[in-house]
Amino acid sequence: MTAKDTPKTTEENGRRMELIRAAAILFRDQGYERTTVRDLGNAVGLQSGSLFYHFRTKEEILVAVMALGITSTTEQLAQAIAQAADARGRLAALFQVHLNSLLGDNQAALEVMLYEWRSVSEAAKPGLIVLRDRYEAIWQQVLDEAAAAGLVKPDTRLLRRTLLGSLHWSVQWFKAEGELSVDQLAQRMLALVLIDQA
Amino acid sequence: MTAKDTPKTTEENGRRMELIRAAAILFRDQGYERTTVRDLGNAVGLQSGSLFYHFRTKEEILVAVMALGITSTTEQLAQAIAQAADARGRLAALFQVHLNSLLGDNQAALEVMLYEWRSVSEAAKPGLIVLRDRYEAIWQQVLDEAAAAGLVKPDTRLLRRTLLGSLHWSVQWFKAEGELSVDQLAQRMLALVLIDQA
DNA sequence: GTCTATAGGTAGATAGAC
DNA sequence: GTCTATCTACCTATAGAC
Repeated sequence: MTAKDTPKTTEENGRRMELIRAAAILFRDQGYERTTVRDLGNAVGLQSGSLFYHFRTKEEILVAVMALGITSTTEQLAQAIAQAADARGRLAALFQVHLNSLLGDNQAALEVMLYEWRSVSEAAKPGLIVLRDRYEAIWQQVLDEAAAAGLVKPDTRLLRRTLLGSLHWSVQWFKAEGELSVDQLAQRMLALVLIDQA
Repeated sequence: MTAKDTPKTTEENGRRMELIRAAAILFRDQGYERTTVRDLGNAVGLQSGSLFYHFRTKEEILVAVMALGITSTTEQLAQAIAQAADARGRLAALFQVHLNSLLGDNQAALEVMLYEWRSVSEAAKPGLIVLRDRYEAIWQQVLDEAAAAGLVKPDTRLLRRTLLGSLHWSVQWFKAEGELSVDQLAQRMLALVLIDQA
């Protein structure tokens, strides 16, 4: 047991966080099942056996990656929304934050959350679902407000689902070297969903 | 070697096709890596060793599943489009066919194509990409026509990508037992993308 | 905390009988 | 075509030294 008992997603344990970040990249690139504990050890300069001092199982690493991905995105979104001036600005923040989290240089973790769900044991799912629901609740709130302001169509529950699908899928085709920046992509995706004003 | 040399996606080899269909369901439910050749054998009443009479490797089965998913969806789409009366009808067919293929009782194969891409070897990817591009080319054509008719916004390349993402994501939340049928969902998704006529 | 060594299990694929 | 038997390889996780 180290200094503290609460292994939050924050700093405190540098080694642990280093491992989570390395795992995020490996899981995204190779998939969870194809990534061995030896791969994970190599990535941080440890022998495979040493990993099990920090995590009880390989799956615990996966869950930690996912939790990091969704919570850090949620935090960024909450912050961006708090700073936005109006409904339109809050709507734009949905796209801007989500895409930067997904496509930016910081996060492979969110992508793992999207594509490795099947590898999560039933026991670990509820905890992650709570985090995901919290994130989607923010989306719902902002979309409802935008619909009330006449910015988007009123079918906001389906809208939320289709938009999240659109954004998630962007990892499959977006190229960082392409002509479009992440922020530009966010703007154009926003434009597609806005109701044209007469 | 059996009767014919051309192992097309069509009938001809009943056993082979039976295996592909069973594999599609297992790969979708458990993931490709977690599905063992013993699982596959069980599903069709064969010992694991016997599979390798029909397929050289496990990956060959994965590729066959994906090829079936995308080609059969493409065929259905082409047919629906040929029968549609106008641009609006062809636009509706995109949603209707894709969702039925993805969520209907016939196909787990298309879902495997979407979620197991990382497990495909580099050698096998080009052949599948050709099939995927053929499908997306039809989409592009129909969307361009719809944009010209003023039905949807003119940013059709991005529109194609966002719509496909929206549709793909539906497998994550759509429940067959829910209040919404697949065809109703297709209609409401179409409504979200249509430009409101004054 | 990290190492070495390895237990214990299962994976994909092959060989040869039938 | 399918079976049985099995090879070889590699996996996650543990034990005990340092």
